[in-house]
Amino acid sequence: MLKIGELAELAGISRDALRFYEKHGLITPTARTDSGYRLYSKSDVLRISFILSAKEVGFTLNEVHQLLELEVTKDKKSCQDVKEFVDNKIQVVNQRLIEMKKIKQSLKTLSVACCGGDEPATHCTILGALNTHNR
Amino acid sequence: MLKIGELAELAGISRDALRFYEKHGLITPTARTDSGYRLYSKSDVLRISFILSAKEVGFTLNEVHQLLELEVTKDKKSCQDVKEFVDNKIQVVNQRLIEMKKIKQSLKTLSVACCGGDEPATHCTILGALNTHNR
DNA sequence: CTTGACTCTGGTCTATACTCCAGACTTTAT
DNA sequence: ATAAAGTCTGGAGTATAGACCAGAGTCAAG
Repeated sequence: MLKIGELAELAGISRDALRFYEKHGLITPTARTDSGYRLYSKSDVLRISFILSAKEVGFTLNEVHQLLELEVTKDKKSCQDVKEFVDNKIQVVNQRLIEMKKIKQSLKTLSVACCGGDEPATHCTILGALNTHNR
Repeated sequence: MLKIGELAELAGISRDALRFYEKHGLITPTARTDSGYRLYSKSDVLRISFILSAKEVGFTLNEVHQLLELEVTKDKKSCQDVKEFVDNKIQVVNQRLIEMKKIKQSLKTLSVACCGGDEPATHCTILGALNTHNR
């Protein structure tokens, strides 16, 4: 079991952030010491890592919270509910993937092709590069 | 030329957001009417669309601002500067692409495989699904 | 057994990215 | 010609995601 400082270091975030996530219901330490110190288990580590991943790709803590609460039990109702929410998130992710690839391509053009390459200088801004690849 | 309300509608954002972007130096309307109304041109539309894309994939307005200011002239100094900044951004984007694909996979598992599929119910949470594909 | 590092709760403060007025002017439609 | 809709500037307010601080308790080492 890890104390808050140890988990914070492991995850690369601050203790305050961990307490903040807890306050907002994203994670609860598996246990506490008699003196009240938070103790985090292996699965807490996994949970934090998911939270950070989801955050990184643009979900708000609120959305991450909703994702963490999702649970498909075998009845149809739960499945339908989850499907709706999740399919929507997948669309969002797909859209972001597309945007991301476009921007990455533009960045590459800017970094490589424009540096002494034979691209006309008018293309050597991010908008120019973007434009180039949109056509 | 578009008035602010028209561009706002086209871009799917608010007029206030447009004025906010302007205040922070991300965009300046190509012209103003005699009475002071903002007028946006075609290239302003492109610029806004870039701003929104970049925002969507996780850049802050400040970073977007920096991206928009980038310009490779043909001398080596400018190229080196840009290369450094941009290559760093490319790494960030690559990392996000990876995280995004992982999460997308988990979402899909949750939406499809767990809905009446034969996955054990323990996998039918986002963390379970994530776990499944990490192994 | 005390000193330094760590943790607790509760509270205030900050940056980012807007949103929402207010009061005045402009444009458009009838 | 007048009302409704749109725009202007300036300023206040809001949500998100923490950072930072105070005062008190806890733990580990010398």
